[in-house]
Amino acid sequence: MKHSHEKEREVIERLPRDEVLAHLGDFFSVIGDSTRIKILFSLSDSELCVGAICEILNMEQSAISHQLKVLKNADLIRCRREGRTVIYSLSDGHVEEILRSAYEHISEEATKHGTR
Amino acid sequence: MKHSHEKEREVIERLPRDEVLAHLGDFFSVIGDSTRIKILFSLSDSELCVGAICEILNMEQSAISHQLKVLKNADLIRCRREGRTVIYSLSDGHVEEILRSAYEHISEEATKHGTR
DNA sequence: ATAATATATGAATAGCAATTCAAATGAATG
DNA sequence: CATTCATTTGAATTGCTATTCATATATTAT
Repeated sequence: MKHSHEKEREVIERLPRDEVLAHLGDFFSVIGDSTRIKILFSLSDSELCVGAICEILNMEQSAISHQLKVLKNADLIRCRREGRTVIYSLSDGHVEEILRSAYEHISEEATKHGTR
Repeated sequence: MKHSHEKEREVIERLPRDEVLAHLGDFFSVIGDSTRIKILFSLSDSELCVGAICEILNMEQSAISHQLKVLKNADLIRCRREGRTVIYSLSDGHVEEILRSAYEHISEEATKHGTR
């Protein structure tokens, strides 16, 4: 008798709106890149200018600049100009919180599987 | 006088190990896809067989199966076979927690920017 | 105004990843 | 055991995205 589709309909109804899910996907894909993750962790330590970030990540300035733009468009970081340098910082504590939360998740997984 | 590189060195030292950062990036990129997000949210409601997920997302079975594999490889979901159907469920509460946390983040951003 | 420093931008390339298509596997059923 | 149902798999395709290269903009100093 195949199945009733009732359960499916209920699940669909409880699902967040497509727009929200898309936003969520965007958000995670922005932080789902090792370069950007490094930038975020670096900034969680202290605000930094572009040049400093390049040194820390050991990457070309252009690449960093492009990724900073992605992070900025996602409102995860902000910047202010100071003379000819531009200083970036995290835009709020929420991002850090999510990073830490996932960081713990990863660590737990690691210890569980002995991947240490 | 350029700058001292001291700050940079300190930041580098405090950074989690590359391996951990890579793991984190992987983790977020896995959930940084709207299809997989939908699957995860659906499963947070109740365990589901593949066919049901296809109906809920209105996508081809093969595509779903491929994505389920990705989620499984990342240990975000697990499955058990029951007759000829395979039933998927979230592997632990941690994932849900991170999803909810980000969900709130997104919601706050939305209200802040009036994007509602 | 010119040069030097710091950052941003646009176009091109190259690598990856999501979906589709076709076929394979696994389990139940006549 | 042949058939049907549920799911998986591999290969091909197509679209996306990170990085590079070259160039542009902005700020300060000479």
